Amino acid sequence: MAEYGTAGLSLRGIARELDVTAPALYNYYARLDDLITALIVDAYTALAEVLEAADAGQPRARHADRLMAVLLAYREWAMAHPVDFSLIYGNPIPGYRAPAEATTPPARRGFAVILAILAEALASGELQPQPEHLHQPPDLHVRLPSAGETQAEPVPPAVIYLGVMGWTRIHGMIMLELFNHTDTLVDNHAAFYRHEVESLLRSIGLSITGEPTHDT
Amino acid sequence: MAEYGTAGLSLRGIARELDVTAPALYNYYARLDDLITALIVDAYTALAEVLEAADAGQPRARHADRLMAVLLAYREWAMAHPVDFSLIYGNPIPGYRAPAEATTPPARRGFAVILAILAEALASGELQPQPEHLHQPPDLHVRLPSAGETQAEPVPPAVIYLGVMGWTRIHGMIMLELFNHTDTLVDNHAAFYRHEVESLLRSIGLSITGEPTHDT
DNA sequence: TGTACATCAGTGAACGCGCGTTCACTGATGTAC
DNA sequence: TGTACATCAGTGAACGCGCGTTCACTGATGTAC
Repeated sequence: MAEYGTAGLSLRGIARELDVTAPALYNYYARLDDLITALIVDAYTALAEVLEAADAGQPRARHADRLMAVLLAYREWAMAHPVDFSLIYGNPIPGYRAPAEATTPPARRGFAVILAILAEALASGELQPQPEHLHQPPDLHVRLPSAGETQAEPVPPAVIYLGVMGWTRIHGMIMLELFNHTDTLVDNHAAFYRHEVESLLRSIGLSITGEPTHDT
Repeated sequence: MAEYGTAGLSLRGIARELDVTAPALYNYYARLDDLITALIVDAYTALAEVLEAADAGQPRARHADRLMAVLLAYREWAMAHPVDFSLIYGNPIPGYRAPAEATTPPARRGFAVILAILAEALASGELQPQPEHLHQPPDLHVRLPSAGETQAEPVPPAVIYLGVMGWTRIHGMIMLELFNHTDTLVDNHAAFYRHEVESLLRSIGLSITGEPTHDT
């Protein structure tokens, strides 16, 4: 259930990819919207699992290496699965409205990997954000919604802020690369991305110690 | 020729918005692709003009204020024209392939505004990038293509690198806000954006002196 | 001032296509006795 | 082991719809004499 055209997303197109006729899909999903929701949930989940695996591949105490591995895996997943990534983070689909109760948990799961590492790094004292990162302007209010789910211990505001900051930074590079807006400006996107992520980690007091694990 | 649905882009839909029948459009564009190209060129041009106007509204010598005004205008244009912004920077349109010779010049025009300010700031000595920004890794090769057009004086590599870096940073925030991925994480997107841009400018040695011009 | 004609933006009907969705059906598989 | 029946994933035909595109046409406007 992986490869179909581009964002030319259609029930019949998906059925074609599965070597099945279109009505057969109605045995599994009552409406097209349900199918799309399932694809979105699958994509979020696949991405989150890749991030968790990247994190798990690094020693627990090396917070910078863990973050580096996770952020590199994020980009690589996006480049390897452009359709799924577009489905999640690209244009909204014209007639479709995502049911928040279905898509929010798997979406949050990937972000939680980043937050967990930041929280551990902060607790260990390795993470040393600049003063400007710690006292946010009073009207900023970056926060996690009180979704009360498995939010065992509360996440410190500085961690949430740094998580959102880091996420927005890498997201811009990935979106521009994915949709070919920087290919006349940047020769080696992987190197540029790694350079920027290193700069990001350094700016919050973390420094890489491990070997590069990915480079293409 | 502004508002039509979302990305449900269609010749008939556009004709409907213009209060005209679909075949009438064929008096102006031979194919749907030509219409799309025209819309893309218009969008790039409108964005570039907004950026140029924002720049022109600040004193020439205040490079930080000029950059701030331009980057705020960038976000505001995106939020005010989500369809046009998606058309330019969102998912590629399924059957459509943009002719580079038509879309590249207006696309580059907006980016040139940022580059020009950075170049002047560097020449004046106000811009003081960190050492890490000046000597890029040898495999990075951020550069402008030798498009020989009106590229009067060559742009220093540090300026190009800082331009791409800044662009990717603001782009991530805008895309995530525009497609509603951060609205449970960030309360005041305008304030968050401004805060991040200030942080970006500060990190390259520029500091704002002017009054805030936009705040919503 | 008045008639004849060219220009041309826009209309309305029609086409073939792929779409989402329905419906009666087929045919393989599993269970009951 | 053998027959009868229920289950159910998948099929094929059909529908109504909006799409891009074509084509002959209308009708207002402008120019020539």
